[in-house]
Amino acid sequence: MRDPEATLRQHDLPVTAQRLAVLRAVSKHPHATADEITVGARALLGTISRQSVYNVLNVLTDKGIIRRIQPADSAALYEDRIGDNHHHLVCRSCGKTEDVCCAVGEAPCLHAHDHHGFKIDEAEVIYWGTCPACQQKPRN
Amino acid sequence: MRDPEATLRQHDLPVTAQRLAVLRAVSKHPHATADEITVGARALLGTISRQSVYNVLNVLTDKGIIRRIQPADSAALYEDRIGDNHHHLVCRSCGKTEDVCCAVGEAPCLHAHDHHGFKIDEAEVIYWGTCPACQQKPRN
DNA sequence: ATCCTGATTTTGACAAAGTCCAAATCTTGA
DNA sequence: TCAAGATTTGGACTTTGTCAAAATCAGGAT
Repeated sequence: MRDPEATLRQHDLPVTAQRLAVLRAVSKHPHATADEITVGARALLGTISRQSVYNVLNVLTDKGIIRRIQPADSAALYEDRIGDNHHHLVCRSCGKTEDVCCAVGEAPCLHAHDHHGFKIDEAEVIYWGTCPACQQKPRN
Repeated sequence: MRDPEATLRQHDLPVTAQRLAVLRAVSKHPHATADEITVGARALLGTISRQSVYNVLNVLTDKGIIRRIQPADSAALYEDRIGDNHHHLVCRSCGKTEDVCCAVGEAPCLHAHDHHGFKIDEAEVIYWGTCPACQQKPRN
């Protein structure tokens, strides 16, 4: 994120210390949970309430400034990187999450036909698998 | 589901009234939450504990008899229809969920390259949008 | 048909993630 | 600098799901 303060102003959001801290924490820790972001924001700000972190994350997500992804069996994760149509690779065993570029550029399967009368605005793809570290661990 | 009892036996699972009821409830209500399935199972069985519904859903999911999908902002949904590589279309506004066949048959983007050393076993696609009914409602 | 053993079910407590609400505080524009 | 409206805070609460121990049941052996 280039300039968090400018970003907030561009979206008509009052600039507060809490918003700046959360925004910087998200930038710094991609794929972090709300709890992890709280820790990151406190490191920058000293103190911030749990509720404020949620408030800010919700506002930023609504405005499209950050993106929320929500893999099964995990709390929501937030990331900075938006608008480039990338997807995610999640380890079933430990939850480790990586970015993946869409395998086929324009991504034909991401433009679903207008099924069932829905107006589609996004296609979310999650690849499930096992990360290198977990492949070596004994199976439970 | 053709024959719930046979299905259980095929997977070496003891046949219990609870399992049959949950399996039938899932069949009858595609994309239902655990709570909705509990209601459905009770309609068939009279009484079943909340925990048993979770136990059964977990066992059936582990065995691959049913599939769990977990859209953001919603409890997990369960469905009967497996093994045909279909995906889901979810309304952001009301949560209504529909099946969609994969837009491009073999689905090139579903076979991600072996990124980051992960061993990929499934690609999950969720199309987000607005359902016909919600398109007509006034925006909040 | 009955019994034994291990699996399943039940109950109730508990945990994680997030929301709701009202009071206090802060930002912004005038 | 001030007022008005937005944001932040703290605490209670909700939802979704898991854990653990005791009670019960299913299925194979007798």
